[in-house]
Amino acid sequence: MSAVICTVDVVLLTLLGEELAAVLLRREHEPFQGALAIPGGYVHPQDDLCAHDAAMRVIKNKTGIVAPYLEQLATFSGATRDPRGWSLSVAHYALVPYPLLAARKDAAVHVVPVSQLGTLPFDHRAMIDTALERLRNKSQYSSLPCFLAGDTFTLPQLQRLYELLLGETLNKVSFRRKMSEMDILDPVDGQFEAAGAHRPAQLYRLKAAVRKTLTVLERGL
Amino acid sequence: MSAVICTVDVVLLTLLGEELAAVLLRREHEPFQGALAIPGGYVHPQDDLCAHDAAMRVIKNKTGIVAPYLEQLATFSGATRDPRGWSLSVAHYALVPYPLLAARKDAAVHVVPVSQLGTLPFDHRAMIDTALERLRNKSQYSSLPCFLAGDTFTLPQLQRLYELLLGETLNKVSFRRKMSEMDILDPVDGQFEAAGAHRPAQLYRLKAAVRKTLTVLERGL
DNA sequence: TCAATAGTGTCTCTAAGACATTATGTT
DNA sequence: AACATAATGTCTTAGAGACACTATTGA
Repeated sequence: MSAVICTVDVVLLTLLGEELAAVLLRREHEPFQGALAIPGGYVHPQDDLCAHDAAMRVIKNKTGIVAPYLEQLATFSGATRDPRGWSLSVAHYALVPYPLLAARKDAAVHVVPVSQLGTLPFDHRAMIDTALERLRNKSQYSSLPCFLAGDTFTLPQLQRLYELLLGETLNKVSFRRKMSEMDILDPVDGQFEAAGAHRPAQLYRLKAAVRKTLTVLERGL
Repeated sequence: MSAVICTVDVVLLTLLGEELAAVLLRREHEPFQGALAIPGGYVHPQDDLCAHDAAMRVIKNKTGIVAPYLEQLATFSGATRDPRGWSLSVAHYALVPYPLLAARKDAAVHVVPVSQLGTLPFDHRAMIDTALERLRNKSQYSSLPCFLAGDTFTLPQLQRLYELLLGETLNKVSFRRKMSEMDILDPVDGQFEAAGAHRPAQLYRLKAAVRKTLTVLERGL
């Protein structure tokens, strides 16, 4: 019953261009001082009401943002994952639209495409892999990807986002049927252009009532 | 950064007759000495390789069995869940066929139908509720319920088990199509009777290759 | 007017469920 | 033989995907 090192870690994911990316920070302290790692820190029993609050605090302190979506992922523990001794980390994952991150981003914050992650300290790689698996799984039957989209977006953009996450192309008609079935989008008056010589797409935003909720489909996709 | 109380708890579920039941133990120590609670205990950094091992040890020590299915559920933490102070418990859930439990069961082990749970200490009720939700959810698209069935079982029995977990009746033809699709069952030579004046049902057992794995369906149910 | 993508109508095909029929045991 | 449930064949229906056609912009 000797002391256990209790920490939280956060896999902070965002959409960078056409790729999923994770937020990494350069570690200020040992172990692995100077290495890039995902945000994390000790649980502060005197400050944190629970591990979820600890994760929110870590995100806020290290990146300056309040993540629109934050969920517990899994707890990683063991004698060998941290050179300091037997440790336990409650891993979380958060989804953030990139503009939110860019607005607050200082030099210490690195946004690295998940396809280009180098070697990471601790079991951070396993945490990221688990987060990606969870995200991809939930993308099959929920509105989760919407938390990666910006404030407003078009249906073609949203479909490309789902396709990116699921790694397969989707049927346009079916995709729109499903979005309509979820009933989470409000059209925004005024159209969308930028894309050039073709019909502009309707802009949508998440309905206020579901801005903080996850909507789930009965039969997926 | 003061010390955090680190524990594991296990929601041990079994099928008691036609009902889901949880294993409760009478607590030997304070807090809540004498109350019925789910099995749990401190993480032992010197003995346990990780929290999963701690959960296996707790099950083994307190009930004498090795659970065929054990999975991490979620971590419950906070300042108020344990009167001793800020604590963190990695909750797991395990599925056990009742005969395995009955063979080892001593007087301290109580198997209580989930519909008849009284007030439980800590946040054990929330853990059980979370475990039930997870079990019901995974029953929609996986072979998870098979871990509650005995060594051998018939398809009508298995269907009744799925229906119990899902809380709805299932189409017999569809159910059998899905089981066949999962390709996890081996017929056992020799039939099944007991049920009386009608055609006996074929006995099945889980294929050896799948005895420790979870098989997942593409499109659920 | 052409090119390009958005948006929608409609047909096809697959899969789930309903129903019916056959199979096989006990009484 | 009667009955009860197992097991399976087959039809119906619902939903997903393919395809095509219309809409709307800039060049």
